[in-house]
Amino acid sequence: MKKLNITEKDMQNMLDILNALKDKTRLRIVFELMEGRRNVGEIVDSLKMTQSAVSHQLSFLKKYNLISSEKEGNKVYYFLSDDHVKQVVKLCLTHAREK
Amino acid sequence: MKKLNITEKDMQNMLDILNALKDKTRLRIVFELMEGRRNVGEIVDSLKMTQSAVSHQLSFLKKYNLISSEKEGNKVYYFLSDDHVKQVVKLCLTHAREK
DNA sequence: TGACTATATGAGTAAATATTCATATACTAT
DNA sequence: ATAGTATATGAATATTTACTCATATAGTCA
Repeated sequence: MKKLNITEKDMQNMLDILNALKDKTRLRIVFELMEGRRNVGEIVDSLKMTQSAVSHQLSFLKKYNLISSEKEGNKVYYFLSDDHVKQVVKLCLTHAREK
Repeated sequence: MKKLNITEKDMQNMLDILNALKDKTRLRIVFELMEGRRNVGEIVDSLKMTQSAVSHQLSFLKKYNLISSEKEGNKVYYFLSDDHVKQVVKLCLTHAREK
C-alpha cells in the first residue's frame, strides 16, 4: 500500500466527521435525515428525547457542516449537507452487519 | 431511499467503530497500521508519545476488534484485524480532502 | 397586542475519556 | 540469578462532553 501522507488539516477534517458520528444521539439524527428532511419537532418525536437535547446536537452537527437547515414559518427543517456523511454511515453499517 | 431498519446491535457496532476512530491517537495508530504491521516500540517512535499512552490505546483498539496482535520474542506486533476499518478510514479521508 | 408554538442557547452538572505515573509482567542475555 | 528491554495495566487527574433546566428568540394567529 502506498504512503498516504496525511496533512494536519486532513486529520482534523476526518476527526471532525468521526467525532460528529460517534455519538448515539447524533448518529440517530443522521439516520433520520438519511430518510429525508425533517423539522426539529419531528426529530424530537422520533428520538423521544427532549427538545433541548436534540437542538444542542443539531447545533453540533451543523457547526461541523454535516447538516444544513432551512426555516419555514416557525419551523426549521434540517437535512444532510451532502452525500459524504451518508456514504460513511452506510459503509459503517455494512461493516457493522458483517460482524 | 428505502427504509434502513437499524437494530440496536447494528447501532452499537457502528458506534464502536466510530468511537474507536474518533480519537486522534487511535486514528494515527490505525494509519500507521495501514502501512503494515508494527510493534509497540515502532508505533511509540512514530507517534512520539509515551509507551503507556500508546499501549492504552492499543488495548482500546484491540478490545473493539479493530486490531489484532502477535507476540514475537519480547515484542508484540499489531495489525489491522480486517479490511473494514481501512475502508472506512479511506472513505473518511477522501471526504476530508474534498472539503 | 398578547398568547401560543417552535426552536435555540447559556450555565451547570454528571459521566466519560485520554493521559501520566508508578508498577507489574514477560522475555532476553550475560 | 540478575540486569535489561518490551509491553501492559491500575489508579489518579484533567479535560471533554451530553444532558437538563431555565430562559431567550422568533414566528403565528386571534
